[in-house]
Amino acid sequence: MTSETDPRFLRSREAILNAARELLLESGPTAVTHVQVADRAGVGRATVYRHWPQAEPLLLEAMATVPMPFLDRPTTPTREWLRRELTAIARQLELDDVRAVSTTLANTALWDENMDTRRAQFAGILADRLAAALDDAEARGEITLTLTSRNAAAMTIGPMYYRSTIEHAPTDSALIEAAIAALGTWSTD
Amino acid sequence: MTSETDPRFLRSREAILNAARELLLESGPTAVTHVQVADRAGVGRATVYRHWPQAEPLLLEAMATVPMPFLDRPTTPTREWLRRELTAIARQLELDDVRAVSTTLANTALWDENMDTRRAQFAGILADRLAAALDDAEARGEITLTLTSRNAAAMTIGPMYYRSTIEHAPTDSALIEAAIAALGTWSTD
DNA sequence: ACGCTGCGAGTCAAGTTGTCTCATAAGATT
DNA sequence: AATCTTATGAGACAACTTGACTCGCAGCGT
Repeated sequence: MTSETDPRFLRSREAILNAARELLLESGPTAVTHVQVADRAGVGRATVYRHWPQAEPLLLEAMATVPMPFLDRPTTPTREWLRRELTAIARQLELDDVRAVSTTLANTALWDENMDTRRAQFAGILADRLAAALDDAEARGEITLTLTSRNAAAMTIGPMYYRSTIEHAPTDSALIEAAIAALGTWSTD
Repeated sequence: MTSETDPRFLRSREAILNAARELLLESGPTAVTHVQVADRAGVGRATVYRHWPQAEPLLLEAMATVPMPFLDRPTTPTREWLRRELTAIARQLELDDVRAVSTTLANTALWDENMDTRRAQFAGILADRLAAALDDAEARGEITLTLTSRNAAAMTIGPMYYRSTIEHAPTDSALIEAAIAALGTWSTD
């Protein structure tokens, strides 16, 4: 029986990850220490060290357990799809855990290489998917882009992200509509 | 002689603040501890405790020593002013220390009340100034706003902030132009 | 029932934290 | 120049934290 299938091992692992995530959400990344995680998880301190000798990879994995907003596979009309997806992201950004994970990512990525890799991955997925969807939409004649499609993620998600993390207020639909309109000229106005 | 005018007191204070700021920029907010600050400042550990018994208010003051991007008093034509100001902010957001301070602010504000107050202040100033400038511009007939002026900060600074902190790339002028255009219909197109 | 292995509890040295004391010297006051 | 004031550095100190290790136990697959 290898470690990875031992139910005791998996049970501890889950308890530790849950405790780490809860601590992150309640008290921030600095609260994710071996002692606090062990207490919260109802697990021996040595067990936490056995699973994650370093606290930082644990934080990274705990953050990965929080469902982050992504863009679903595009459907047509693209404008409706975009409106739906951006609204979903706006709603997600109002959740404490999503805010906690994204600001922790943006912050710690400045000094931690692994966090930076995760940040780049996250940013890349959003930018890629949106760019691809918009390029397709343009090819289909749904929109004439004013911006290069690589600017689309910043233009649409940026305002909502700023609203959520800096202004700490919900995004209204007018902001979403303005962002969508800013991408280019939609054919079916 | 009161403490606040004693040159020895002021010298220590400055050395401590500088050391704290350097540590924040080089290694993140968790590096701002009494010991590390004392070492870096060339000051006794007890002195740091005397000036700031808690590490967090020290971090807060150290962050305040970093010049953050703000909007200058508006001039006409408003569109030119806005272009100039947003370009300046975009350039500021490429500086490591501005990124460090803003992401640290956004992150720690979620769990620290003093940080949250500072965040709200910062967000408020930007939103207020921009809203006032745009309301004036609309009154003068320079623009017909599509968005409420309270959405303007998120719409313009948001994309640059996202570009800088999540995508970790410089803002190009096309993004700034698109954001400006998204605010409404400018009369002198 | 047996053997394996992850676990909790506990021990330990090394390091950290926050507090306090004291001699010193920088700076104000005359 | 002499004197008083007070911030400082060095260091002592107890309480606590960190990371590594040991060992008996019990959950689990065979």
